[in-house]
Amino acid sequence: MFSQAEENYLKAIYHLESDSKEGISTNAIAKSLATKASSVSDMIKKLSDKEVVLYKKYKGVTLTELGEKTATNIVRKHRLWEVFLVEKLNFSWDEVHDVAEQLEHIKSQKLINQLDALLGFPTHDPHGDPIPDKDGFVNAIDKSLLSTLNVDEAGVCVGVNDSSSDFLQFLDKKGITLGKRIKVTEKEDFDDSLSILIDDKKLSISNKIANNLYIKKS
Amino acid sequence: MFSQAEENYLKAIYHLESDSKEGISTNAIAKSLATKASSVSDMIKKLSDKEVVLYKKYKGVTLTELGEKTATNIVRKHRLWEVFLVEKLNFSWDEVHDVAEQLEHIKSQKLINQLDALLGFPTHDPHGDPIPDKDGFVNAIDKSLLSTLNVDEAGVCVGVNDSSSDFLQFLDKKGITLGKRIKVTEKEDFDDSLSILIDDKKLSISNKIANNLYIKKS
DNA sequence: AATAAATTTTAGACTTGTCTAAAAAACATT
DNA sequence: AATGTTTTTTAGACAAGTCTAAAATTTATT
Repeated sequence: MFSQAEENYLKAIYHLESDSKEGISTNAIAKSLATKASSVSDMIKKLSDKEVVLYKKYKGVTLTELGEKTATNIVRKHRLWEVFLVEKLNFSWDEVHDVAEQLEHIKSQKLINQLDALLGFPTHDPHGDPIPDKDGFVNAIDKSLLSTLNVDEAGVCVGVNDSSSDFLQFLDKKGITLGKRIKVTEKEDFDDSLSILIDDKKLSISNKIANNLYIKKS
Repeated sequence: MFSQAEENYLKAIYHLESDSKEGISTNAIAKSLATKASSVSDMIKKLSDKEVVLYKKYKGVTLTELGEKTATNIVRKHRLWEVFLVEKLNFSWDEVHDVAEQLEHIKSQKLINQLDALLGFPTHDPHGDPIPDKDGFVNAIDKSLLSTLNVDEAGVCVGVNDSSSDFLQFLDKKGITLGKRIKVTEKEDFDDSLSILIDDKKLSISNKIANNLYIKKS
């Protein structure tokens, strides 16, 4: 059994691994958990003793199979709870993260299986992120950052790279939601901003936005 | 904001107060939380500093208005979650306690209000205990322990005094559920056991059972 | 009222998880 | 290869919450 702190470390390492595929540095974990490198060093030793991470001093850390299974299970719980909050409790997609962050630590296998069923076995959370199945299998869809599309390419908005409520509220304000079709009409070289077509309306999108919006090309 | 440990103490004191109406002793709290009296002493000092309990050394403890409001809110959350588990996730009434014990500490006012709405603003949890409203008001119904009924008196089963899964499973096995009509047909003097009529079937009920089953007389 | 018994509090220690400051190792640069 | 910079680890401290053992207080009993 893992404490909430341990679970948060495992989840952080899991997310960092999916970006980098290298050993994860102490500093990277510290930054992602808003804590200090010294705290991370301490915790990593404990996780290593519990055989959920592989660790050589100064050499970074990787999840073991057990660690990855544990981490995907936490991610599964987080994302199922997010779906629950949006679908059943009328939360908006920018309100769910902090509550799901708490709910993901509730320990009950039956609870999560029944919740899954209640929600109709969803495959993606409200931000478009895939929900791992019971065995930890993640069905990743083929998606590209909006910033990688060329002029005249188009696709459907399928996810976000930044789940902060600021970003999500910004998207709401612009009328950008998952499922919407987006076409790139112009690209500015000097600031990498885009002109896009959405709902037959023309929008100007900064590079920062385009770097945080996932599109399934069509 | 209160820690989980603090919340558990407040809840324990709240439940003990509803039984005794006297200042609650350190020992009683320790017993109900399965901890040691010395730990209780320490925690009570902290709760007293936070002005949720009144405390004079060696004189026991009582909740302040703020303390009681905080405690009823935790009880409200606990009982709403129990209803959710039974009504939406197909838990049985003997499975909900431990999970609700975790869920009651989730911090989100919106979550609990929306959950209340999803469940149709229930007034009682699966064990027949009343659910405090948003303002902490508890609508207690008029109920009596089965053991206090006289021969030929009857009523409807409306609650249990013991929510342990052992007891609840025993009731299931005997076909005793909330809403069932029970009539006392005999009382044995030497062991205080009862003969009752339920679903037109005759059952023998020990005093221990009769002391943990609430009836609304009719 | 004095003594015994039970309860409650204090003192000191331990665990978990965090921090700061300093030391050690790795990396980068000339 | 030597030096400086960054990263990582260690050492020591702290807060929350718990424990055991001992001291203080209250309650019960003679």
